[in-house]
Amino acid sequence: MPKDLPLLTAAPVERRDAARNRRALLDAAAELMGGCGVEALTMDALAARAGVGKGTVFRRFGSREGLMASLLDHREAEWQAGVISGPPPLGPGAPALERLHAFGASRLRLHLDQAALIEAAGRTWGENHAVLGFAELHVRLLLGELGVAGDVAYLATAIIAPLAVPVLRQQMHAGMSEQQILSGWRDFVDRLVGSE
Amino acid sequence: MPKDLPLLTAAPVERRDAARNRRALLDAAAELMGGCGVEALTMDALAARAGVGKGTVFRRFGSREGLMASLLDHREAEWQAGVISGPPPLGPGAPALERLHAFGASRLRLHLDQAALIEAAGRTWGENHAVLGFAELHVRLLLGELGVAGDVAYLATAIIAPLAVPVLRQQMHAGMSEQQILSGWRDFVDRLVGSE
DNA sequence: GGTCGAAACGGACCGCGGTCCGCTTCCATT
DNA sequence: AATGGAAGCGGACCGCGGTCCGTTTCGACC
Repeated sequence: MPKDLPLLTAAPVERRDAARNRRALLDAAAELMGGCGVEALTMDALAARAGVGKGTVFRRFGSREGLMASLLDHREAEWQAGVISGPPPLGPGAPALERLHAFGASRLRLHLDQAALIEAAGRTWGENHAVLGFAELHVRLLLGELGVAGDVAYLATAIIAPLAVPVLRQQMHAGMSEQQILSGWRDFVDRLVGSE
Repeated sequence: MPKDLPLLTAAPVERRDAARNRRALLDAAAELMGGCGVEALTMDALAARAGVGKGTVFRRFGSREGLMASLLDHREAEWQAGVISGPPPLGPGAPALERLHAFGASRLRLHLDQAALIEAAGRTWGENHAVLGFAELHVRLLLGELGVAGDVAYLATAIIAPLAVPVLRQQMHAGMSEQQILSGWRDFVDRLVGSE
């Protein structure tokens, strides 16, 4: 009998060399990005730095955008964990409106921090249901707790939309500070949920 | 004395061959795009089709994204004309709230029609102050007419944000129809301005 | 019409993202 | 330990966006 019953949920096991190369690639990516911006992260350079062939890089990540998405996944997972089980007010335990405010603040911060990476990831990032979908679901639930009536799904989308990177870049370009953006967003949300 | 006094507002005059090539390039672009999608619009193919060199294309438009932006400019100008001096309810003459609704409907339609082009234009499109800036200003003025208090500039941005192409694509992907999106947006806006 | 400077042209050239396919490495089984 | 086959690997190759610079064309002025 086999040692490991192949569970239905088990991901297809990764071969040793594959795992090693994955590690090497992510490390090399971090190094290259640390030196300069995302521009420095060339697929050829990455392959060379990690000591693997170019084909391996594309086998792993599918595309440059996919690689960027992988780099973003770590932070995103941390953030989601913070929402699900972290300390309030972002995590559970605070009143819904406070949690909503904390959501906006942390999401804004995340997007500003990772702006370059997010743009480099392009549609690979946003189209991942696990990303935008999670945030939208969270906001929907909070709106429900707040007793908001109407098309809650659309409202959730509309609440998240102005936190998108292109919008933020435009606002920063127009001279707004992170504080101004955040307070604008908070007023906007309050106005939306406060009209009961 | 010169026939044409060079007015201060006059753009630096375009040479004959330059104008001819510009025409040829825009026509060729339309032809190539008509056949297939935006993907078919290769800079090499465009140059060949228009019977000019590749360098000429880049001299004109700066980049592929710039070319896309140029293609969008025509429609955008028409739309802006419709807002400034077209028939109500989009143009002047209708109550502010109706104009706002009409704004959303026509803008939604425009974005859906031109989605592929807009995405291909990338940041060249959004960063043009004449585009997003105009729409935002318009919404700001309408909000002012409606007597909305608070950070009107931010609210204008937030009202426009969910009409961005990536958001729309996500919604269409989730099975929403144009009608559903529009009515969701209208409720959202009503809730925002109706809480006086 | 002739002349001259500037603007426009064109296509060879480069770097990068992405593909392809023959070769190597791993690991389950005997 | 031997072995079979599949998963993984690597780097030559391609197409496209973008640049560069010697050459051509325009048109203003004499």
